[in-house]
Amino acid sequence: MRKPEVGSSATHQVKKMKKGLWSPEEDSRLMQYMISSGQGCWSDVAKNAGLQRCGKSCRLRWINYLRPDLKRGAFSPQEEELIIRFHSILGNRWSQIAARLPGRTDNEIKNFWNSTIKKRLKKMSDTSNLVNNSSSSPDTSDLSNNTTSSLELKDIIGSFMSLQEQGFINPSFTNTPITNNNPFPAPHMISHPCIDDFTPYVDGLYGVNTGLQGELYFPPLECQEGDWYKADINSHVAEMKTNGAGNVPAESMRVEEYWDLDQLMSTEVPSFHFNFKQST
DNA sequence: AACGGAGCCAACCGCCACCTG
DNA sequence: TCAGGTGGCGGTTGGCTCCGT
Repeated sequence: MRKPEVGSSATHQVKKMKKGLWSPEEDSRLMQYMISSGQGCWSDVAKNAGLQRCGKSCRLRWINYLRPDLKRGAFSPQEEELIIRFHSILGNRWSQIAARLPGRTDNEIKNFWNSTIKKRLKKMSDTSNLVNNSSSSPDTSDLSNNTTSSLELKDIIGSFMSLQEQGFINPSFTNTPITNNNPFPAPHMISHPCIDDFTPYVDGLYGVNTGLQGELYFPPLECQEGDWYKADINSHVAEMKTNGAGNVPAESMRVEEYWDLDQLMSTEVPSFHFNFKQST
């Protein structure tokens, strides 16, 4: 525990910390301090740089805005595709996604996802509703800017509904139950509490295996980048069925087959080409 | 020109894990 | 062992900007 500062008191601690947007002067102070002194305890950084900010605020400002290695500007199509792929595997683990996108921050990626990509997924959902109301093929041209022609919505819908029937979709991930009128959660929303262990379907396609047959899994988070991973779904699914989804710790996984995350990410797959297996 | 809605994004909030005295 | 400080993270919010009417 850090010792309380000499002369500190309740009244001192209540001393008003500034909130809100950072002024150019504050940025300059923080930047200069970080360059000259480097990162230490953030509350000390705030104090020593003469900022009326809490340490947390300084840390956030530095990480998200002032850091010299930050990449500015819009996301490239390549970055965009990577984000989508990583998110399908990692879910909302923004910091882990950011760690794989040099120069990008978790906040940036989170904002990008919540504004741009979520909007697309909603469009996809709307499109799928159209599919259910007519037999004509949907226009999926907006799903991705390069490869979207092979989306098989009916298969996806069927698979999602099948998943739901089996209890493998956590209602907390979908605002409403999956029905013919609302059949289409985003792929990552299938992520019931076992999302860590669900993996994209990588043998040339991209999606989620809803057959739950045991061959597909995502490596545990504690694995290091470049490691080989392995896991087996069978025992896990059996446990899920016994205990109910949500009660199975990830540690219950049995290891059987390895995946390489980097290889997985670099796999040449057509974006948004889903090929779901039907449950048996 | 004024207004309102939508979208974007910087920053805050609350929680949690870890550390240290 | 415990209490309190700190850092890290994901979710959320509020304000600014843009755009259509």
